[in-house]
Amino acid sequence: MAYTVGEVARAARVTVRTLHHYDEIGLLRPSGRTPAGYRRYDDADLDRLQLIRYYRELGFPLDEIAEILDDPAADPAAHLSRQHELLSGRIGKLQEMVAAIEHAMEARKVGIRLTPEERFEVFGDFNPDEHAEEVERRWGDTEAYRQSQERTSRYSKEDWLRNKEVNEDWGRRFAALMDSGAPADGPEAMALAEEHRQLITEWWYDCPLELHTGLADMYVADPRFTAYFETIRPGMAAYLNEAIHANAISRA
Amino acid sequence: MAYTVGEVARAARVTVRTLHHYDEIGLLRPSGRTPAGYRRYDDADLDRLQLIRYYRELGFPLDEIAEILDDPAADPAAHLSRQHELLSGRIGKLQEMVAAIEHAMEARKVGIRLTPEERFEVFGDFNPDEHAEEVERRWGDTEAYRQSQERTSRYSKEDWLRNKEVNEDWGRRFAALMDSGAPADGPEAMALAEEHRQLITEWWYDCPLELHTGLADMYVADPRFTAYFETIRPGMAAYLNEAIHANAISRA
DNA sequence: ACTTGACCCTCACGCCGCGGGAGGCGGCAG
DNA sequence: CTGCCGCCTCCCGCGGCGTGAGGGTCAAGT
Repeated sequence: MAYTVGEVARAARVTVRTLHHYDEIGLLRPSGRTPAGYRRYDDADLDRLQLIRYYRELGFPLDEIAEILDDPAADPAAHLSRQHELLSGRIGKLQEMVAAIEHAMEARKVGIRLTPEERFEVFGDFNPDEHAEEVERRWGDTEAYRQSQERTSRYSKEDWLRNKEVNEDWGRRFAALMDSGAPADGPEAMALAEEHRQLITEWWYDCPLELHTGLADMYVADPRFTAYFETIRPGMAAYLNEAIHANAISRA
Repeated sequence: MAYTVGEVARAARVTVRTLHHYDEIGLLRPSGRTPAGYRRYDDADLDRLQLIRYYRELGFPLDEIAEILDDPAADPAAHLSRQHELLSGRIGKLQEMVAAIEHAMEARKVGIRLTPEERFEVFGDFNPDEHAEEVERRWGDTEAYRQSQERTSRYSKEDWLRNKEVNEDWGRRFAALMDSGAPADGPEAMALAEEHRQLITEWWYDCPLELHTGLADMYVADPRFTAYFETIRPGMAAYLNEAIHANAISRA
């Protein structure tokens, strides 16, 4: 039996355009043409189309479908499990987005407008949920981490807001210093570096000079920290790194 | 403070091309240009960019972001909840795909190759999970539905395979009849229509003539049923409908 | 003053999976 | 012979950029 595009399209619940497309890319060529150039599909074509639609339902891209169907060495099981992972990953990302939206809606209800920093920290490369595991891997067995966990767990919403505010204030003054052209190892820069150390000690954990220089190195070594400071002011990560080192040397 | 594209790109962790794109579509125009034509971004531009990236993380398309940011009457809360629904819908679809993949992998393990019919019924418009609710809404309080439920619940895998086989056999003979050019109200068509009714009675539920004609009408009225028959043979739904009616009249 | 190399600019095509339309021919019924 | 439907082949459009090509600009080093 031979069928026209329209018949095939109705049967498989796809559009004629889709069949044209499959023909164009060589995924499903009709087995023949009439003298007038009309596409003629036979039963084998229909079978193949059904397989194609099946894999499409499973989310496979067309080129992979072609591979699965045409390459006798291709292992459908391997493709399936790869596709399974891929889809699971997509679901995970979407679920994070949904969680973030819920967070944003919740914040609006409570009446807090998210500050730029918060938006960045929550949804940017500083996503705390995603970050938390790694922080624990890297710092979980340190005293600083323990202290930080203990103190911050008792912080109220007001505490967090004050924290944010003093941080932003420091950030603004640091940025202004950079704009002024002052050297990173000058006295004003060192003073702000020292203030940064005190802020950490006050809000998070005891931060002696050597821990502070360790942090400073991480600010330039870890792109996620770098990016955080770069959004405050381009070049800030390197500038702050130098200021912290200068401050530590002068106080040693 | 003024920044170049490159600086802004590094700070916001996007590519220069992305900023060019935002400029092109008017989503984020730099506040100025140098005499040489270089883009110059200021702090307000950075703030806007951060908002843009924030909404992008939440999955908003660029034109909607523009709307949210530029239209003072736009309600971010409404956008958020709409977006929430949209993402939830996408998650649902992906989860269906994942379930289908798992089904397919399971079937491969057990060693059953899915037949075309099964692929179609499971993942096409005849998706049983999706379909089951509607079937129950429409037919749940009928005797036929009760019988069907009771009988099929006791079917073994072998029963199902035999069922599939006799159905396919009937389908092949019916398709061959159509190919032969026999009229839909001729004796052979009526005989196969009657056989169809007997098959239903044998495998599913008692199917008297009036119920059979009701089914026949549904085959042409409900596109999902129509599609099922159309994949066996284009035009089959209408042909079968006529044959069933002819058979019912002759036996009344 | 010149060169180098990093940066910037503007096109402009490519991706994926089709949707949709223009402009024109083929086939079949009345 | 006239409709009308269905078929054909282009070809643009979508979203959000990636990735060049082919060239100007800027600051630093020689």
